[in-house]
Amino acid sequence: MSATAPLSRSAEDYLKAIFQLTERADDAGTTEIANRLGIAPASVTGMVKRMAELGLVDHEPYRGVRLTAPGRQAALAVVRRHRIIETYLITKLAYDWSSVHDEAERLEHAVSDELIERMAFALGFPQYDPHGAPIPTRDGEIEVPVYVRLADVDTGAQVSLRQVGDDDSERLRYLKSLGLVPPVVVRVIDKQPFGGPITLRIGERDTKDRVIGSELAETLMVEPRI
Amino acid sequence: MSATAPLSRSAEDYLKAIFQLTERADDAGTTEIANRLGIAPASVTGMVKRMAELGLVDHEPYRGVRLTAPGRQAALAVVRRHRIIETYLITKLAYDWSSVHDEAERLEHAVSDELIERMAFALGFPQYDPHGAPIPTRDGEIEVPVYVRLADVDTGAQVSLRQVGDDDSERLRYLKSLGLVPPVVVRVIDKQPFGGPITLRIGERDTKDRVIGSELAETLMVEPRI
DNA sequence: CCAATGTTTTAGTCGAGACTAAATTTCACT
DNA sequence: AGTGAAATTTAGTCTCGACTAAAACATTGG
Repeated sequence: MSATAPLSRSAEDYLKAIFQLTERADDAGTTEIANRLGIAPASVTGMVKRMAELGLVDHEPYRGVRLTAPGRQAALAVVRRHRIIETYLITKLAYDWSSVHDEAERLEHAVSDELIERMAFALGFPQYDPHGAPIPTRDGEIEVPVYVRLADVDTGAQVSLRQVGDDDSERLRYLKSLGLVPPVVVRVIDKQPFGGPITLRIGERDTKDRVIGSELAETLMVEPRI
Repeated sequence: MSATAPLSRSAEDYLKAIFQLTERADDAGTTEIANRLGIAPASVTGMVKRMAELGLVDHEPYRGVRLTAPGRQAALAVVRRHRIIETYLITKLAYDWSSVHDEAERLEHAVSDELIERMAFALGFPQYDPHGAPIPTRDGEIEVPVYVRLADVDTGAQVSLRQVGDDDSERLRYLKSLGLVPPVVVRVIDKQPFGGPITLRIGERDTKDRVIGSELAETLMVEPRI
């Protein structure tokens, strides 16, 4: 039942999107999925139906979509491929971390398991990709570390930047220009209330403190320094 | 006119097939193309029509198909991608030369030009892939060396093996087991007439001469030793 | 408890790219 | 020149995965 026909590229994209949407929420709405994939909501309903036939998702009409166990496994395989590829391109082929996403997005549907394992081997079986995202293991385990948003850290605290989103190359370029690359250690120097900007210091003798908006700070996941 | 929409995977496969079929013959028949791609001849007619619309091929109904200049350029780009990928997988990821073909076949449609150039750079811009096939340059030049078939070499001659087909992994495994890997130098010890077997000696003190069938010898391209 | 609003599904369509069966063209040979 | 075989094209169908427009459902406010 599980050694089944290979999934289409589209189905893999759906799986990944649903996986990511249900990481926080309970289930994913069709419109959410549609937005993430850049297609019309009505198209999602049709595909979700086919995928429910295949036992990859549970679909409660009008209520939401969630992954079944096999669906989750398949999704994790795609996520693994994506993150191994990103790591490989950055460390072995000198890609910039702001530009790998699109390349990985295409390659993740074309590579074999063998190639992924060879890349993983060449990298020493990394557990995190360069954006700090955890890489699922070959047999579908993923360890989700508990981080906090930089926006929620108290003034004065020292934290280590652990994870940033990989999908917005503009933002990644900006972060890099500020030196905000995992696992950099920063201290929160100042925090203005009501969604105001946050002032950061990298190291202790940072000549020019960094000021970032709270919207950005909500997407930066950090770990408190003991 | 030339900075056109990206081609579909299928169209790229057609281009490559037509390119390879017209390397020797003048034009390619629809049945030939169909056989190479594993599809029905009738399906080829339809696709060829669409590609003629796009200016990629010339199609003389009932007579044959050949590439236009833009079609040839696009085909060479696909061939370049394929051969760079094969070379990369073998030299950087320890793939066996008998098993890379399928992987490259899928990847060639998914990689960006940037990735190909990064791979080529990492490899030192190779001119030949590990099967001895010439790699087209970035701007679509391909240098086709003149080799002769091992089957056509006179008894006693010493030749260097230059190129073998990359698409039959069984045959590649067999060739490797015989030590027949480019650019190995062999001497033709004996040649039976009427398509009989050919006896080869590798080096001068080969303890056990190799005997191969003439069908295989027709696919091995060699260069006479001066 | 009902109306407004937003979300989701249904219904019908489309293009790409494959298929089969039948019709057409070419070619080689008598 | 005519005929038969092989190659090719036409005609019609299918599936996948998208689309739009319209109908159905869910939810929230009054």
